Amino acid sequence: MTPDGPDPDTARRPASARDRLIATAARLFQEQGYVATGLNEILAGAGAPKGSLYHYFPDGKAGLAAAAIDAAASGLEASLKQAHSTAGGAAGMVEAYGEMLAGWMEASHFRRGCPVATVALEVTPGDDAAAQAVREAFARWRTALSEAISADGVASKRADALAGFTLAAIEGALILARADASAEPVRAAAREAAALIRAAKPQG
Amino acid sequence: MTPDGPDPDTARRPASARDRLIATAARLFQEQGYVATGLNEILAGAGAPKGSLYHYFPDGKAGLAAAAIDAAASGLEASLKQAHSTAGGAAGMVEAYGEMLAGWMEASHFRRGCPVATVALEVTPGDDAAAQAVREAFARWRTALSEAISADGVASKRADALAGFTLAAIEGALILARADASAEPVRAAAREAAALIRAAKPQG
Amino acid sequence: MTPDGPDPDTARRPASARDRLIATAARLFQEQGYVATGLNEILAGAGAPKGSLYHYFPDGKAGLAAAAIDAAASGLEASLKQAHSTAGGAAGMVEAYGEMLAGWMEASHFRRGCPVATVALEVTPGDDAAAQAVREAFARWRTALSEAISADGVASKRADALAGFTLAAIEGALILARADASAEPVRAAAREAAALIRAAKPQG
Amino acid sequence: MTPDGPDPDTARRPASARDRLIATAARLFQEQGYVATGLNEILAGAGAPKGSLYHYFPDGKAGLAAAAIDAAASGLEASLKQAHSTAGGAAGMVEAYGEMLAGWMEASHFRRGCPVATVALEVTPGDDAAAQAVREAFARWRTALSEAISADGVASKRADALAGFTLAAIEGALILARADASAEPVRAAAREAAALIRAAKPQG
DNA sequence: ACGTGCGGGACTACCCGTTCCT
DNA sequence: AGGAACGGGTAGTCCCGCACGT
Repeated sequence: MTPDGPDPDTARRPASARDRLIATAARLFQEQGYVATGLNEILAGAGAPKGSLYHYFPDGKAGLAAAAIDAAASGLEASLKQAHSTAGGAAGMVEAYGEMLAGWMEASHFRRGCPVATVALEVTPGDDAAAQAVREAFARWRTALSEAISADGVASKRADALAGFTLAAIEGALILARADASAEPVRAAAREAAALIRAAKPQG
Repeated sequence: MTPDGPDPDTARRPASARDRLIATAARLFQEQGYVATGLNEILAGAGAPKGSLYHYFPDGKAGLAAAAIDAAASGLEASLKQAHSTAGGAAGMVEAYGEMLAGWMEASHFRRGCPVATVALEVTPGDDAAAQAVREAFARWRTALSEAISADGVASKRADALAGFTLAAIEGALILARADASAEPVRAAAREAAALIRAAKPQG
Repeated sequence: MTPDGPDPDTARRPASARDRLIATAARLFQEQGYVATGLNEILAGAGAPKGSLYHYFPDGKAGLAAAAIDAAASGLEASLKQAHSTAGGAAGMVEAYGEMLAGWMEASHFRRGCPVATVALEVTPGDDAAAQAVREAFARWRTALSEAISADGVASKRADALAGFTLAAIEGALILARADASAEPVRAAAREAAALIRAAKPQG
Repeated sequence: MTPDGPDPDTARRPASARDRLIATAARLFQEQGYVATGLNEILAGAGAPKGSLYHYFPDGKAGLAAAAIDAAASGLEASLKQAHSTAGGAAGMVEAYGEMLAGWMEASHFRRGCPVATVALEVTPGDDAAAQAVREAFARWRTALSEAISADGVASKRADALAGFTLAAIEGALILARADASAEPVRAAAREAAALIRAAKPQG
């Protein structure tokens, strides 16, 4: 939802051209959306020549977007799992995660939201690699959330419903946060979702 | 979130050129996003010449988008209030509303989401009329939800928090629904939010 | 070449809408050229409604340009004749005139050149009212110069040649002055032309 | 002032796309002016694809104009120097040059004037690459004229003044020639300027 | 006579994502 | 991997009617 990794503009050289392209694309998609981000802009930001793009991503912009989304999904999934082990439970994980996202939004002055949501809204569903990557990203997050909630003892069906709801609430909150230039919706959404998860946990 | 009104392509003539432009823009923004929707496409869909657009919307695309968002916000706000009076309570209202949105998504084969969310993600916050319209649309919906929940006897502070959370969950669910080509996330989000509202209502 | 009259922006109201349109058009043509000056810009500068333009100038932009050129030609011709009577001879007149033009260019920070020259270069010769007005403006100036030189006792054929040469030199100097942001070419051209006229005058 | 080279429409293929763009732009600027000449028109005239323009001239129209002006300035400077060596003196050079320009104007039916003068009048001084190219073109011509006059034995200060005056007279004459559809002003201006140069030459 | 709202397209400079050839 | 070339697209603005109220 708000992955960063090392800023590709500051620490540019170490990573490969391919990785720099992915990181730059993800960042620009967050800030401006998928369609509004030009290939030239990505190329310039990554310091890569034009031919490289079609060498690494023969499917062009959609292929690069798919890779960027995959990378973002992996990063966020890892953050989620780390938050789980740190917090020791699904509810705490969601709270920690919301706090992290809220901090990221504030750090970017509410310019960087979820790189997946933008692509999701700007691409006609089902048509290309990017749309598929969007589906997979959401599915991975939902699964990760669901497993964490299940691990708390919640029945798997209920856990999955709560996971979907939590994901929706956070994604929606990121949009509201961007529009209002305030991280409050994200923190509030995480808090409410966490409360719901706690309430679903079998007592004792 | 998913407003329709009469399809501007089938019943074109009755409405004024201005209204046709707004309706067509809202529809195309829902389907393709803000940036991906070209002015020429809107013009063609509305059957209007280019001169009309800049006559009615001197600020160009941003002005048209602001008007489209305002119209969508008004439409949805009205639907919300109607659902409130029909359902007789905030929780029922949210459920009815979610059902309505879910139906709209299915009817459009999951192509039309919320016209406000796309603009929200594709426009740099604060830069133009469209961004402001986005803020206002979200604020109006949140207020309408909040007032309905308050009317159920929930303390206004808690009602406002629930309104924001409900709004976030529904917006997020619309994104997931679009990505997965399934209305289930929308129905589930409305159900969960309604349950939360019911739980917040003072007993007796 | 660099006519002004009262600035149409400062003393706007007294003149009629027609006169304000002419004055504004002349000024903008000087600064930006004929094609680059939009009708809307002229209308806005003159504070006139759109319908007025086609009421007063049924031929549209070309008709307005013709009127603006006529007005400028008249103004400059009058300045020339006044300079003649003040200076008491053709050479002195040219010098005084050059000094006036140089002062105007400096006052406008070298943005306002000859409103006729721009139209002359931007309009296909012979096609419309504006082109004709350009011819007439140059003819009037040449005649005025020629008569003044004749009055000094120079044979009319030689006077006419000197008039044409003087006109060319001043018009060219205005272009160089604009390009170099310096009034020196205008002063130099007037000086050289005046010397030539003095040399042509029969001694005694 | 009236450069030609091979007509880009008749002998199109040999030159590179970049050169064809420059030649076509210069020709169209001469005929219609800078602003009135559209990029599409240049592209069509040069037989170049649209993308090429911004490939060769990243600064767009202004960059192309600057290149066209540079090329025209070089061509004219070369013509001037050739006329100098042929005529054997500055005065003869100016006469030969004027005759050449007059012939060019007649050949083009008085449609093609100086490509530099149009840009000079239509561009706000100092704002972009084109304005700078205009300044340089005038400076190069003035220098070439000045050096030729100096070579005749005229003191350098006087030579420079005469060069500027000659340049102004010829530029102005090209405007008058275009407006009146007559090459006479050009021939007359060259004759008068040449006479002035001869008179400045030290006797013996 | 004079002004206005509304429309009507063509055109502008500019930039896009992509592909071909080296 | 690289960079030149490609052509269709962008938002925006142009100058100009036509029909309607003064």
